[in-house]
Parts: sequence; structure tokens; C-alpha cells
Amino acid sequence: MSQGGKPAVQSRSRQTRAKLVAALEVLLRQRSFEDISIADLAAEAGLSVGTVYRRFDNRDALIPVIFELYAERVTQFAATPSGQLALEEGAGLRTALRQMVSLAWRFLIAEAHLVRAAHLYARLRPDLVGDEWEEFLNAAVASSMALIEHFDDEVKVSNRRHAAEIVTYLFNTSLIDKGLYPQDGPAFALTMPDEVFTTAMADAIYGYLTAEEEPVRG
Amino acid sequence: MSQGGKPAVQSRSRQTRAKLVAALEVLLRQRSFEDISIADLAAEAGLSVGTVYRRFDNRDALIPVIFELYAERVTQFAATPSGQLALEEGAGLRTALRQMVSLAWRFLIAEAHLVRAAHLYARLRPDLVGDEWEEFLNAAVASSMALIEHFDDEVKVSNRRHAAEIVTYLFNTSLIDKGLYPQDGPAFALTMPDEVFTTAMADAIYGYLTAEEEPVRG
Amino acid sequence: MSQGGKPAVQSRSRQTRAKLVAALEVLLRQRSFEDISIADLAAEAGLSVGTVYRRFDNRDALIPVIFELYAERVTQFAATPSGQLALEEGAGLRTALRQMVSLAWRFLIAEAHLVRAAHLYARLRPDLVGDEWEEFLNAAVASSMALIEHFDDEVKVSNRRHAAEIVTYLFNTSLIDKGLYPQDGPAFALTMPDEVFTTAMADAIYGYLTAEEEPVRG
Amino acid sequence: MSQGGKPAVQSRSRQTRAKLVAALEVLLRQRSFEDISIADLAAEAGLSVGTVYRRFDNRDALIPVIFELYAERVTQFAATPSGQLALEEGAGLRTALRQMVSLAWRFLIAEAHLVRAAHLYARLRPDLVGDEWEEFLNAAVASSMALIEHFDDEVKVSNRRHAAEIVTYLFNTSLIDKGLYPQDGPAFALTMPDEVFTTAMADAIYGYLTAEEEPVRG
DNA sequence: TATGAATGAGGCTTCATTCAT
DNA sequence: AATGAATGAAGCCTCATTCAT
Repeated sequence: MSQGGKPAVQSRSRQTRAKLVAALEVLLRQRSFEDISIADLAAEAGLSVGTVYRRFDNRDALIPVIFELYAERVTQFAATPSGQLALEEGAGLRTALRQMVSLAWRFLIAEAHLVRAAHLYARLRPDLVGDEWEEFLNAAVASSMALIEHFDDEVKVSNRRHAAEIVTYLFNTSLIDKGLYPQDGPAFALTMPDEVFTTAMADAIYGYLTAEEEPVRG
Repeated sequence: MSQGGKPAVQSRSRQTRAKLVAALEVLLRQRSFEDISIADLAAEAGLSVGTVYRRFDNRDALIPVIFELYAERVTQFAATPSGQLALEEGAGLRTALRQMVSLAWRFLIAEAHLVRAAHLYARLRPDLVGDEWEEFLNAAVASSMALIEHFDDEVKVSNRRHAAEIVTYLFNTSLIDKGLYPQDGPAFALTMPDEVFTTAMADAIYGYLTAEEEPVRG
Repeated sequence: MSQGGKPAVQSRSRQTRAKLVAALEVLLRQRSFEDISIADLAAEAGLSVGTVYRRFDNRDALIPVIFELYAERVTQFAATPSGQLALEEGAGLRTALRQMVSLAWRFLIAEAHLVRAAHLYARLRPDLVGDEWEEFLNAAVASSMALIEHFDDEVKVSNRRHAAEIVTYLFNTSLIDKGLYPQDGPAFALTMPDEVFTTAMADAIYGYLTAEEEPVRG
Repeated sequence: MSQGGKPAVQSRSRQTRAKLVAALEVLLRQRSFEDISIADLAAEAGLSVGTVYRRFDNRDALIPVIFELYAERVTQFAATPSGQLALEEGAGLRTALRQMVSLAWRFLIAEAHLVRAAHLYARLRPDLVGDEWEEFLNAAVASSMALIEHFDDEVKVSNRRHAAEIVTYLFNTSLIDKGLYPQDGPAFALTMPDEVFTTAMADAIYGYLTAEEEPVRG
């Protein structure tokens, strides 16, 4: 339905858009997108309501900005030294997974407001997500596949495609609840320190990949 | 802040409340709680707006009803034959986990509307969840603990308390995305049939519990 | 597009609707419908904005009210003694037409605000006029036809159907400009007293009906 | 209140104004003046919003342009061969009137967008019409007077001034409804072909002018 | 107690007009 | 002079909540 981030070619326009995007992020740190009105956004950006509408067709057109910000932060993070895997010579799959989960966890905590909003609106308004999202997921699956092939001898799951998809899925879902809502929902019952939790999640993935296969019994 | 399901002592009142709860569920099957107005609810229940406010202080007071319904369905399901584990003599941990995940999956699909709403509002409005929820989680952890102790020899995780919490967490989170939003979010990349997916989730839990421990390395 | 006068069954609702209709007429005496906001209407009716929307789906749904009022006034006028033709025995077509135009003129002046609005919105928003309008016109044509047949010997136009349509058309259009906009538009150049004008309009219709036919020449 | 077409002395300015006038006409062919925003106009003219405001004080100042265009087209039309009466030697008043109505009809159809807008705004915003309009009407009355005097022997209305005014009025009003809104309003009931209609209008004027006078009776 | 009409704050959006560049 | 970004008043509409009947 309502798409519509308007092109912002001129430099003044680009600045305005940047102000709005920055203001949106500030507000998303404070409260949910549902509770942010256009007037709030304009005020936070130091602009007027009409100016918001010069950049965005309507309220819905702001939702893709959430994903835009998310993608930007992922990219930034991946370019950072602390966003890199640091595998010693001869490190195994388990170590690799633990490091990867740990990286994902640090990102999640750092950008919780964006992950929360993205997670929510990917579900509430999938029509507004934008196509980059699909590419994002596909890239993640490909990357899981590379990991699996790199540790080919350790992995016992025979269908590698399935394995890559499952690994990606677990990476993207298992940390969310504890990372974003540690006091509410299923994470409430978790009493261990974060590092124990992330290690457990990595070990679950590891366990899945390395457990001897056993056929499904009706 | 706004609590307020009012006591419904009298029988007429109890009927009214029951009508509203039933109407809420009917509407939750059709659309999200956000999109259900008090007028909608009254109409669906065959009551007037004012009557809704006689039972519930305000709109927020309906949110605990979601959890109430959820808990009711879990209990019902657990009492059903198809809600029972059917372990053959000598069946192992892996088989048990697969059956349990399968049960959880069936419940999730059957009551998707309630699970979706409960999952959402446990995060959006944790203040409104109600205390039964905590008991619920504790019971789930206890049950996981029982499972672990029953298969004591297979489980390699030394801290049983942690293990039980992790198992509970994975049970409550890993199926959600694929079950509720199969086309959107991380589940979109999953191409396998449902049964392969649920088996994989069970195997992840199994793998976590049975992988040889390896200390965390800095 | 947007129809939607909501049914007002209850007596309180009917009163509210009546207040709104009355307020609309008061405001139409002061200014054009375009310049009347929902808030204006609510204030004039002594009600709130929300109450307007309880009776009418949206702003457009008020337009049929204009036609409703118009029809009501026509009916009232026709039931009044001063709304009756008073033809002496043996009076001819010309006299009848003059009396009829004079009646129409008095109505037009008395209800100028409604005629103006109806005339405007029949053209700007024909979709919102309502079907009664068509019946109204058909009845008017039938009535013209009766007139023509009553004075059959005086009328020279051979195609009686055409004649009736033209008479109706002239009745409905020729008085409008001078009646509603005497200072603006084509009526500005008219310097004669009203009675001379209305007589002239009647005579034009009379002249049309009674002039010897002469075939159209290419 | 708001007058304000600004003088455009310089040639660049005059070009700008011409572009805007042309753009306005293009847009008036598509939709009503109410639905044309300053931004629309600027875009259609290939200019910026600010430039529009350099030429016109405000939106209202565009309304006189409608009348300007209208007058221009009338003048153009009158200078065209097809805008001329072609009376044979000895042709009578009736023939002359029929030709004149036919000319007016052709103009009306050709410039419907301008006639519609002019007709509307002469009534909605008479203050903005501009003085040329009055001259225009006076010229039309003079021209009617010339016609009447030319066919002096056929005309029976004794007050020639009144007759000229009435003829002018009928010329300017009787074709409008069928020409501009054939499907809506009073014209809806007209089933005859256009030529029959225009002939009837001419005959009404003819009938008015030639019917034997009969004094008004109380 | 039940009803549903009434309220009005608050959110979205448009667009005539202004003004910095 | 021209540009087009920015402004903000004003209008539409919704819906949680209140209250007279």
C-alpha cells in the first residue's frame, strides 16, 4: 500500500532527511514506533510537521527507515574490529559458533531499540519491509552454508541446505527474547549470566549440527 | 497503572464477562488486538459499550484476558489425549524431545491467535501480564528439570538448573517465528516441511543437552 | 464513493440528527457548504464533533441532507395556500405560466440558500445527490406534460414530449441566476423589477410553446 | 480583499505569466479550480512555487485569469469565420436567433472548461471577477439591442431596453446547464438531440420577443 | 444494571504562504 | 529573480471514555 520515501536529491533535503532519521532513532530508544506521532518526530528533529511530509508520503513510509537504520548498523558493526571473528589456528566449529553468537549478542544489546522495532514491524507490516531484507536473509543463509562447509567434517546433518537454514533461523531468533525483553516473557526464567546464555545458544546450534543423525520416527 | 478486571461476583455479571472473553477471542482470530475497538468487542459480544466498561475499567484491562485465555488453552490441551507424550518403553531423550516439540507445535498452530497476542503483549505491556504467568514459567522450568533428571545419564550439561532454564526458553521461543509468521521475518528463509523444522528444533535442544561440555574460552 | 447517513432510529438520535440538519441550514444561510467545517456544524448544533460522525459517516454524507431539505421545503411550499395556482375560469396558458413562474420565483427567493447549495452540488457531486432527485425531475416533466395537454389547443410544438422537457428545463434554470446571484454574473445587467423579469421568463416559455413551428434549416 | 495580479513589465516576467496562464488552462481542462494547488500549477508551468507568488499575490489572484482567458477566447471565436453569423438575404429574426444560439453553443462546448470555471467563480467570488466583465455584459446588451432594432418590425416587446437585457440573459444562462452538465441537474431530463435543444432555446427567445404583449395581471 | 449517545483529545494529512539560499 | 524547502494553521476523522436515560 503506502510506500513513499521521497527522493531527497538536494543537499538541504538530504540534511532534513538525516535529521528525521536521527530523530526517529532517538525516539525509538525511548518508546515504540506506535507511540511516536508525526508531531513528536518533527519536534525531536527541530522541524515542522509539514516538513516530515515533504520527505515521507505518510506515517507508514517511516517504517522502512527502521530497516534502513538496522542494515546500516549491521554494516557498521561488521566493519568494526570488535565485529570480527578472531579464530585461532585450528579452532573448531564450536568455538566459531560461540564467537559468532557472542558478536550477534553484542550487536543486539547495542542496537536493541532498532532490533526491537525491526523485529516487530517485519511481522506487523511485512509489506513495508523492503526487498533488501530478503537479500539480507539470503546472504545470512549463504554465510551459514559457508560456515558449514568450512567445518564439513564436524557437521553430521546430511542435508546441508536445511542445516544452513536452521542455523540462520536460530541465529536470528534465539537471542531476541533474552536480549530485548530480559524481564518479560520466556527470558524471565533465565537466571544465568549473559555469557552462559550465549554459550548455551551456540552449543544448541553446535549440538544440532553435530549430533549423530537419527531418522524421524512416526 | 491501569489494572482493573472488576470482580464479577454475580452470575449475570459472570455471564457478561464470559461473553466478552469469548468475543475477544473471536476477534483475535480475525485481527490484532490493536485493531479491535471497544465498540467492536461490544458488538461481537452482543452487549453495549457501557457494559464493557462495567466489567473492565479500561481497554488495557482486557490484555490480561489474553493471558487468561492462553493459560486456559494450555491446560485444556494438556488434558487432551493428543496433548500427551506417548513414549514407548525404552525411548530415549531425543525421542522425548521430538514428541514434546511436536506437541508444542500443534498447540501453537491451533491457538496461533492467542499465542501471537500473548507473545506480543508480554513484550509491549509487561505490566499487564498478571502473576499467573510467572507461576506458569516456573512450572515449565520444573517440568524441564524433571525431564532432564529422568534422562540423567544422557545429559552432559553439568549445571542442571541452567539446563532446565535453557530448555524451557528454547521450547518457548524457537517455534514462535516459524509458527506465527512463516512468511515474514527469519522464518521466510526456511524451505523445509514443518516436520523437518520441528525435528531440527528438538535436535538442537537435544544437541545442547548431550554435547560434551567444553569450557568457555575467553 | 462515500455515502452514509446512518439510521437514526432512537428518539434521541433523531433529535440529534434534526439538530444537525437545522444547524446545517442555518450555516448554509451564511456561507457555502465548502466553508462549513464539521467543527462549525457541531458548534452551531451545540454538539461535539464526534456526535456528527455518529450520525454521518463523513463530510460527504451531509450533502444529501441539502437535497433532503430542499425536497422538504418544496413539499411544504406546495401545501401552502400561497403555493397554489389560482387560475380564474377561462384563464389561458400564458396566465397559467405566469402564475407558475411567479410561484417558483417566490420559492426560490424564500429558500435561496438551499436552492443555491442544491444547484451547486447537483453539479459538483452528482454521485451524492440521491435517487429522489431523478424522481423529482420526472415528476416535473410529467407535470409540464399535463399543463401542455390541458392547453392543448394553444400549444404549437408538435413533439409534446420535447416540449414538456424544455418547459421543465426552463422552469428549473431560467430563474436561478437572477434569483440567486442578482448582482453577479449575467443577472447583473438586468435592470427591471423582479415582476417584469418573471413575466418575461414566463413569456419566453409561452412564446416557445405557441410560436408557429418552422423547420430547422441547416 | 485579495486582489493582486502583479504588473509584469519585463519581458521575462511576461513570459512567466504566460506560462502560468497556459498551465492554468491545461489544468482547468482536467479538473476544477478548487482541485488545483499552487504546486500543481507551478509543476505544470515548469516553474517553482516561489515564482508563482512573484507573479500573483495569492491563490485568489488567479481567479481573474479565468475571466481573462474566457474573454480572450470569446474574442478569438468572434474573429473566426465559424464564429460569424451567415444570414441569407431576407432571413428573419428567428433564423438569426437560431444561428446565434448555435454559435454560442459551439463556443460553450469548445471552451467548456473555461465557461464552467467562469460561471462558478462569478458566483462564488464575485469580488474577484474584474471590471472587464461588466463591460463585456454591457457590450452584449448593446449587441442584443442592435439585433432587436434590426428586426424592429418583428419584435413586439415595447420596452426595448428590457427586451435586450432579457435576450442577453437568456443567451448567457439557458445553454449552460445542458452544455456543461448534461448528465446532472435539470439537463438530465432532456432526451432530445443537441440541435433540437438549441433550436428550442432560440425559439424561446424568439417567442418572447414576438408574442403579442399582454399586460401583467395581479 | 444496561444502554448507547455524546464527548473531545489527539493523530494524520494538506496546502497556501514564507523565506533562506 | 528564481528556487523549492520549510512552516503551521486548519480540516478530517477515530475511538477510549463518560454519562444521561
